[in-house]
Amino acid sequence: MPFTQRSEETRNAILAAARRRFADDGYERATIRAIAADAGIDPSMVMRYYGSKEGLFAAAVDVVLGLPDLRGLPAGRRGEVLVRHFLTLWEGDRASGVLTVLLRSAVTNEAAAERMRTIFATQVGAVIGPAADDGPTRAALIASQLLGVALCRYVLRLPEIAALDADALVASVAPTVQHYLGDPLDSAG
Amino acid sequence: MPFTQRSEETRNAILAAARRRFADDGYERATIRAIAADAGIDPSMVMRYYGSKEGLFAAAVDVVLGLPDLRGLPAGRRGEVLVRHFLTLWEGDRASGVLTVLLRSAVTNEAAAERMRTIFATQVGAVIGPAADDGPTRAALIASQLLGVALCRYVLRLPEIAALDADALVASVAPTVQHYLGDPLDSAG
DNA sequence: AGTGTAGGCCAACGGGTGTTGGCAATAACT
DNA sequence: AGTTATTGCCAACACCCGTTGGCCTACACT
Repeated sequence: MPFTQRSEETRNAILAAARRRFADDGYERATIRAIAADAGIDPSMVMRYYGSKEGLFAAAVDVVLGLPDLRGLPAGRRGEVLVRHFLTLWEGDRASGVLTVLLRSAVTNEAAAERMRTIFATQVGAVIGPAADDGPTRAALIASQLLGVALCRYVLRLPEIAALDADALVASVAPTVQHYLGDPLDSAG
Repeated sequence: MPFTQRSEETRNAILAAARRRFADDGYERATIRAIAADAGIDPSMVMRYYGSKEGLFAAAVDVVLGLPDLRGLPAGRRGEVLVRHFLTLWEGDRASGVLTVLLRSAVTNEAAAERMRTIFATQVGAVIGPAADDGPTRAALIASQLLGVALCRYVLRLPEIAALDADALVASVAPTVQHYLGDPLDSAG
């Protein structure tokens, strides 16, 4: 029952194929049969190692964002650092596809949505700073802008957003995040 | 073949049920059988009136945003007006569900994504103003923020965003849109 | 070298899907 | 009133899904 090292290669192949399929097709259209075919093994192997399609999904999106600690930075540059880190994360995600999996699936699958909520509640909320009582609201506003960028750039592929190079996108979006980080929330920034 | 008024009630019931199902479950999990059951008719009627599941979907999301003309407004208030209109649109959408349908499906369905792209290219792009050559980029940045809000508030239901009342949300997001509308794109607004 | 256990495949089950053709009833038109 | 065409339902087709159990194979351990 506790799987040995002998099958590790197979299990990793399943995970990699699952991430690609989930990312490309979303939870519902990604089939275990197709994932197994990509991994070059039998569909029943997926069941043996991950129990069910949901179990496979949970294993495929087991991830941490690894957000930077903003407290050491000059206040004026935190927005830029946060946006750049977020974009770098997504650019690097093209190989594994974990983040795309999460966002795509969270839209149709309630379990994935719950996972995304807790990720942002814990990780983003913690980085923003536990100080002010409107911290959670600020974190959520930042999430709305960053997720909106990810949605338009990596999922919907809106040409104008997808075509921008990372530097220009950081320069455009950083002031917004900077505003959500510190300015009074109803000011005309 | 050209359907008469006699079946109009049925066709409308199908459309209403389809919008709810597509909005709640997304394109893939929404089944014609369930939609037909909600509408109180036989699944084959859906095929007769809309040809296929894709045809039904196309009919269900046939919509225009009806965005306001910003040119007559004082420059400083355009962001607020745009955000408020967008939010009002989504709040009113709870009944029909067209916008939720579109966003939810665009994430997993390529045809829906294309439809969303053209909607924003034509309608939002036109409102922003055909003047500057970076107009499309500005429109796309606005789309990223507004779609991000819709995603977090109406689809993912991030508590901090979903709990805000409309006025507070407008006050928080309007400066961002205002910035994308007019300020130099790399300024720390 | 013999034995147990994990790896892997095959075949199948039960259920749900979009879609189709035919048949009864009912409304509309001449 | 008689004919026609539209409405609606029923039953079925063909396909694909997630999942299961049984059967060889080959490694690992004593």
